[in-house]
Amino acid sequence: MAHRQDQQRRASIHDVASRAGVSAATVSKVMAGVITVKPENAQRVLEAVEQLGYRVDPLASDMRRAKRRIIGAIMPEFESEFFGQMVTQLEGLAEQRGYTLVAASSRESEAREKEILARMHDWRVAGVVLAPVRNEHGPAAEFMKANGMTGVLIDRVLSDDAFDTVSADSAAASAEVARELIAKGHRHILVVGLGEQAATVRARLDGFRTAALKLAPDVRIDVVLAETGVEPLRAQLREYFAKGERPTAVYSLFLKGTLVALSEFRRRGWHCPNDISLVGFDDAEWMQVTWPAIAAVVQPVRQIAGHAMEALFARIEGGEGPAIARLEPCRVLMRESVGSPGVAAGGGQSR
Amino acid sequence: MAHRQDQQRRASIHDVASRAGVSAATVSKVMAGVITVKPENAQRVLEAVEQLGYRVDPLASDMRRAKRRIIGAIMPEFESEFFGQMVTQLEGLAEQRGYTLVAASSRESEAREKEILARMHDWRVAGVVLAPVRNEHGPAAEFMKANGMTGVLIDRVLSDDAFDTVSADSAAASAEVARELIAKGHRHILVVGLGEQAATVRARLDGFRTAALKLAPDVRIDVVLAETGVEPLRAQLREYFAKGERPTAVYSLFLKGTLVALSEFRRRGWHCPNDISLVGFDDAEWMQVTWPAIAAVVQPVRQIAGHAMEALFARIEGGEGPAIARLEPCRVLMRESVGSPGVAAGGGQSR
DNA sequence: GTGAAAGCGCTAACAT
DNA sequence: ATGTTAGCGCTTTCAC
Repeated sequence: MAHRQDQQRRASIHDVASRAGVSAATVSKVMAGVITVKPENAQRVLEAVEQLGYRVDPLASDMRRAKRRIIGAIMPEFESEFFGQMVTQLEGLAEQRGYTLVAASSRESEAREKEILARMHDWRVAGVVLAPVRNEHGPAAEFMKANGMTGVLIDRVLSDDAFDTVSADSAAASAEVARELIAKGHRHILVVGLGEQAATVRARLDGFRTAALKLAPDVRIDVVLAETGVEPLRAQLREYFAKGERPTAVYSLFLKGTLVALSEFRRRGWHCPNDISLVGFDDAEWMQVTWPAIAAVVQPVRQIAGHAMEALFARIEGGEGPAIARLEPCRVLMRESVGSPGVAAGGGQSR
Repeated sequence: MAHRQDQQRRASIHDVASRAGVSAATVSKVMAGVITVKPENAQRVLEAVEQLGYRVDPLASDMRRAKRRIIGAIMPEFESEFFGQMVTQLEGLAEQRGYTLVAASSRESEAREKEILARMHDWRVAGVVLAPVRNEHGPAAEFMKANGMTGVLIDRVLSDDAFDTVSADSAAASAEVARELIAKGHRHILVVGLGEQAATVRARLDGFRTAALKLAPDVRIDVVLAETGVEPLRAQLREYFAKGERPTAVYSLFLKGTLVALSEFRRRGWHCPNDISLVGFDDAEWMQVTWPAIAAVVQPVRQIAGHAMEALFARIEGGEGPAIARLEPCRVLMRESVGSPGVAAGGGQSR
C-alpha cells in the first residue's frame, strides 16, 4: 500500500530525491523514463515515489517546456449528441498521447469563440481543435493565424489554406439523399438550412440539387434558409407552408432543422411518411425509437475526431506542408419517415 | 491597434516591465488591479501591455498560489442533453469567477472516474464538481476524501457526510408522476431503472411507490431493474413483456430507459398512449416534437449547476461546517404519451 | 551516471 | 509607492 501524506502538502520532486538519496534531476529522469540511470538508483527512486505517493505536477512540468501538453477543443455547443461524442472522442485521443483536453463551448457565438481562443493562447496550449460557429473564415481562425497557433478546423468547414480541415463529406451524403428521394418518386422537395453555416450548407445544398436534377430534371427544389438562428427558421418555414406549399419531402441540413420541421408537421397534423417525408442531416439515438423512425445522415464522428487529432499532432510535432482538407464519408439511414408520395405506408402509422 | 510579436515568443511580464520602466512586481500589481500603484506608472504599464499585446499566463500565475484557479468537472458522459447542459452551465459559472473549467468524461466507469480524479489532483484544481457514475460512496469520493480535495457531488447522489451534494428532488418528482398516473386511472404500472444508480433509483422508486399506494392501495407496481448497463435492461424488459405482462403505463427512471421502453414498444407494435402510457425521468428536446410527445420529468439543470458552484466556492473560500444536501424541485411535463387506460386518445394517433 | 545551477513566468514578503 | 528577493515544482544543460 502506498502511504500518502494525506491532507498535507503533496510530496514534491525534492522530497522524493532526498528520500531516495539522489538529486531532483535524477528523479526527473526516472520519471521521464530516461534509461541512463543506474538501475539501482532507479529502483530506489521508484520506491520513494511509491512510498510518498508522488506524482509529477503536469503544470509545473510544462512550465519549463516550450509547448504545454494541453489540447484545446472549442465546440459550438455541448448539448447535442454529435458534439458530445466529438468531445468524448477527442478527450480519449488526447489522453492516449499524454495530453489533457480542455474543452470549451462557444455557445454558437463567434465573439465568444474568439475570447476562448485567446484564453487558450494564454494557456499556451500545444494545439487547438476548433469547430467554428460559422465557417473557416471567422475571427477565430484569423486569431489563430495572427498568433501562430497550431490547430485543426472541423465540422462546419470545407477547406482552408492555413489550417488542416476535417469534416463530413456533406456533398456526397446529400447526393445520396437526393438519389433516395428521387427513386421513391419525390418531385417536389423542400430543403431547410441555416445560412450562417455557409460553406457546409452550400455543399449540402449543391450536392443535393446537382444529384437530384441530374436524375430528375423536372424535380422542384424549394429552399428555406434562415440567415441566423433556429427561431427565424421556424418562422420562415411556417410562412412557407402557410402559402399553401406542399412538398412531398423535406431534407433538413442540420439537426435543429429536423426538430423544427417535425414540430411544424405536428402543428399542421401531418404525419411521416404518409403526409410528408423527412430526412435530416445528423442522426440521434431517439430517431430510431420513435414511430416513425426518422431517416438521417450519420456523420462519422470517430473518423473525424481521429483524423483531426492525427493532423493536429503531425503539426505539433513540426509537420510542414500545405494544409490538407479531409472529407469523411457518411452513412445515410433511410428509415420510416421516408415513403413514396401518394402511397400510404403499411404497418406503423395507421391503426 | 495592438502590435503583437506575431509568431515570436510571447511578451512576458519582464518585457512589459522594462518597456514601462518599472519592475515586474509593479506590473503584476497593475494586472491584479491593486490600487496602490502611482496612476502615472499604472498608465505606462497599461500602455506597454497594449503595445506588446501582453496577457498574464494563468498557469504561471497559479504556480505561485496555493490553489490553482481551475475547477474540474467529471460527468458520466457528454452525449446526453442533461450533462451537455450541465457542463455548459458549470463552464459559465466557473468563468464568471475567473476560473477555468476542465471537464472530463468518466464514460460510466468508476475506475476511470478515479483516474480522472487523480489527474485533477495532480493539476491541483481548486475544486471538483463530480457527477459520480453510481453514487456518493464510490472510490472517487473516497479518493477525494483521502486526499483532502474540495468538491461537490451532483446528480446521482442523495447526501453525504463529507461533501455537499446537489441533485434533483427525485422523490418529489416521482410522487407527482404517481399522482398523475393514478389520477388517469392506471392501476398496473411498470417502473424500469438501473440498479447501479443506487440511491437515486431508490429515491425515485420509493417516492413513486409511496405516493401511488397511498392514492390507490390496489395499484400493482412491477419493477424491472437491471443491475448494470442498458442492454441487460433491454433483455429483462423483453422477458417481462414476453411473459404476457401488460401494464397500462411505464415509468422510466432515467433517459436511456425511456429509449429502451420506446424501442420495445415498437417491437411489439404498441403505440402511446392508446396501447400503453409512458413517462420518463429526464426531458429531451425531441420529446416535444415526436408524435406522440413524450411525457417527462424535467431536471432543473441551471439550479443544480448554480447551487453546486455556490457550494463549491463557499468551500474553496474556506467555508466550514457540516456537509449540506440540496434537492432541487423538478417539473413534470405530462405530454401525449400518457393517457387513460382503455380510452383511445383523440387527434394524433389514429387516422 | 549524476548533480549543481539556471531558469519557465509569475507573485508575495519584505525592505526601502 | 516601488523594487528586491525568493521561490512555486519541475526540466535541462553542462560540468564532473
